[in-house]
Amino acid sequence: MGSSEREPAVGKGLPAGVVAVTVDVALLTVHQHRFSILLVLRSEPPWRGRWALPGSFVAEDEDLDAAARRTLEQETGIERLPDGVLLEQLRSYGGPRRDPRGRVISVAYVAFAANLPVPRAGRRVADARFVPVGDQPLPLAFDHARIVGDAVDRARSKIEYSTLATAFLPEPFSISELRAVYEEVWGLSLDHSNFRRKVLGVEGFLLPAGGARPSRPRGGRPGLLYRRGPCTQLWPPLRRGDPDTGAPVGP
Amino acid sequence: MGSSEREPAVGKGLPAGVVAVTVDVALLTVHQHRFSILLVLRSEPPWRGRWALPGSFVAEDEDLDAAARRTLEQETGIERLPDGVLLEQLRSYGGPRRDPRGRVISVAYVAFAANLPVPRAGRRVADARFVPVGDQPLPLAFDHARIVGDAVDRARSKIEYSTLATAFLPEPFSISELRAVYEEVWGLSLDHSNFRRKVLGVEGFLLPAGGARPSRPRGGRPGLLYRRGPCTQLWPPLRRGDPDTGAPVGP
DNA sequence: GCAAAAGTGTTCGAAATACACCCATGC
DNA sequence: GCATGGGTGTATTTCGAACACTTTTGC
Repeated sequence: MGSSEREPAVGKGLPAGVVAVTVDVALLTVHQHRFSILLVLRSEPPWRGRWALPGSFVAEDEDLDAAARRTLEQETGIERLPDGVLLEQLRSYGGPRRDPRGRVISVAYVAFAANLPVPRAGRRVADARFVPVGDQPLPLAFDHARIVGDAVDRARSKIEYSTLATAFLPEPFSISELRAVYEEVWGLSLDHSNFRRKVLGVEGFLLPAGGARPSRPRGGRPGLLYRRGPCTQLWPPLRRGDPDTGAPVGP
Repeated sequence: MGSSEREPAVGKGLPAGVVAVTVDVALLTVHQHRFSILLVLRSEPPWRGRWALPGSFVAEDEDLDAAARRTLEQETGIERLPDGVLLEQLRSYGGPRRDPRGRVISVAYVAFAANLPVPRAGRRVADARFVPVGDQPLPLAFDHARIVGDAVDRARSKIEYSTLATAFLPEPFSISELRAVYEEVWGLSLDHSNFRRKVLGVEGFLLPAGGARPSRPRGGRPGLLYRRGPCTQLWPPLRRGDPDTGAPVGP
């Protein structure tokens, strides 16, 4: 809300409504062992036939968070977002020329999810799929490539100091599965022994869930299973870079 | 931005413009040795006579960052924002009832500044001043108390792992002055010896500027002076909490 | 000289890394 | 049995916190 108006006020004191507001959601997940993002194929102009983030205009009486949830449900055929899907605001994008239809400001969200149903086409969307983040990027509509980049940066950074990585796994999960998430998102390998010690050393991060499960069909001792604990921040953080060289850490 | 419209499109494909967008700026600084925020006294409704963050509606062809800069200049009598003032987006606030005039979404910014001129009243503003963050908070207009809280959290967190704290100091500065910034923002005391070793150990953080300056009128050895280096991220981060207890660290 | 603050050095314990080694499973 | 991965232990090293000591200033 403003404390001063630049343009003459109209109606109840608001300037003429020349700005539209959308939400765009970058849903990140680990799908078939690949760190991936949910994209939709636009079936209407502008940018018809291009891949884009799910997005829609904010309705008149709708909270921004609610708009983000609704967008995911409407455009991907996911009836109701499963519990455990984390949705947080990323940032807003408001360049005056970012949408050919006029002045459109987008409030972007990041979502972290596990175990989603295969997405299908929804409203105004011809197709929907998970696209691995590391693959040659598709040309995206609007400035969505930048939003995707910011979302991926956020995820890579946030799993360092928060328990976010568990959001990429269905419960219960083994420590190896959790380590595989870190390795896939960061693109490096971690020492299994030290990783285990670290995550178990953070109180309230992992709760024993009972039971065990082999991680590969071809042998190996089954790993004990855990579920998410109440802790949300990691201290000390997990590290993804060498202190001196900045190079990846790993065997 | 949107890939699907919820409401019928009008004009060039945009829904009816029921949403207004503002920027609000939380300018943080260390003023007279107090960690402070710039507030303005509203001279127009709504919330006339209340303290608030500087804010204004985004103009039709204006980038969000530019709107934030303009807002600071117009409402505080600061002709041109000095170089070295850092301005970054905080997040957006979009509750449907946060402004009595209608649907107004605010893109909030945080600014980090040093050595500003004393603010004065500007457009639609009766007064402007720096208010220490730690003081009994004034009742603020709109949801600005929440925005202030988020901005302060951002600052307290960001000086841990970035070189941001130097933005609160005019160049050149001594290491003690830098330490005083940390102590004031975090509200604790730090070991002068270890602090010095840490900040000098981060390559490219501090560049010798030559000369020295006593920090107090009543004696003490003058401290060598430095200016900001090219480094922006701190590794390892400076710590503000005890690893075990979460309690403040210090003598 | 004394007080105060900057700058330097040292000690001690915690923590991270890099391994080696054993255990449990599939085949 | 062998290969594969989970779980445990440990030596080495690095790092940080604490604190003693020296230096340079104002008074």
